[in-house]
Amino acid sequence: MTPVAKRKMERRKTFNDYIARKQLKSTKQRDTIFNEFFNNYMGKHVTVEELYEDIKQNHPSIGFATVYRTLKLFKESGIASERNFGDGKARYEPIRSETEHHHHMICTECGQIVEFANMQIESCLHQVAKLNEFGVANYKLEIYGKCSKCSEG
Amino acid sequence: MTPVAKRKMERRKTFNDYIARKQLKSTKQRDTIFNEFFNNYMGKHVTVEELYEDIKQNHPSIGFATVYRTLKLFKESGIASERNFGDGKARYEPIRSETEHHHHMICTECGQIVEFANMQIESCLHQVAKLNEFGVANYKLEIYGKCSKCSEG
DNA sequence: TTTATTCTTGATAATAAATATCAATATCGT
DNA sequence: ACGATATTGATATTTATTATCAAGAATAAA
Repeated sequence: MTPVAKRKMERRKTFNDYIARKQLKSTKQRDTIFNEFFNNYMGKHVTVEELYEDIKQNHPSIGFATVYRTLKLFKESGIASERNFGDGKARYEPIRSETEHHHHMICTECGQIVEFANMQIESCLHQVAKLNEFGVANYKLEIYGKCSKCSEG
Repeated sequence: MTPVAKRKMERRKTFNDYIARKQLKSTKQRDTIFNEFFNNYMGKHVTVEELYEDIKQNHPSIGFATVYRTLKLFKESGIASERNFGDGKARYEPIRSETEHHHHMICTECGQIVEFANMQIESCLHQVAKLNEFGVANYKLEIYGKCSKCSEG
């Protein structure tokens, strides 16, 4: 099994557990959205609109609201993270692992998004939180600026 | 002159310069909003609604849209920063100095916001950007979790 | 399997934040 | 003071997201 497939399976289990714990139901629509999301958007940052348009191609009966609700569910269950890069639209990203955190550099010219991770920042951050007796649930670091291409001109 | 007053004067100059450079006009409304904002909201994170309601007390003729537009102008001119803590409303904060950056810990229980700054994070961050040939214009770090009070229960 | 309960879905309406419109007014250079 | 241009306030519009609700689907119980 490829690492990607394994990752997907792990998320699936987490999601199923969440469904069971909260006494929700597993449905065909949720399956469809799960597959589309984890097959095609790993490492991407998709808006609800985009995912909906994409899914509509092969599953025209799935409704807009369902995609909204399901992505929210993904977030709540911890298998996706919600991002907001300042254009007013929420973006969703499949998470890679329960522990890995990464951050984003957003080019304000072309919209390109570069991901990065940095251990030192992580540890500083937890240190600061500890100092303030603050229980960290989540965090996000975003750098806005110009990417190398857009800086040239 | 107090440090706070000095700070306000510096921002005023930056704003005036911006106004001049962009061939905009200085108006009574902008003066009013500037004063209200820098007198009462240093270190705070005010929504447009809140600021509007506040200003309406003494200046009932100032319109809602003007407050919106003016805060946007403050942001563009670099004397205020816009924040978004996930409740769907933009928040504005007077900046303290052109160079100082600080970050936020947001308690998801009570909404309390704790500010912090960390040199080490700053330098890591710039290092990462440099490595990616990314020209940093701005950045934000937000930690979500439970503050000490809300963790007790 | 049938029934009962509860959750989910899809279509659409509603909400809420932010922006656009526009006639009247204020500002500023000449 | 005049003329060009920007701003204002009221309101309408846009846009993302959430709520509503009847019909349908999934699970548990009988």
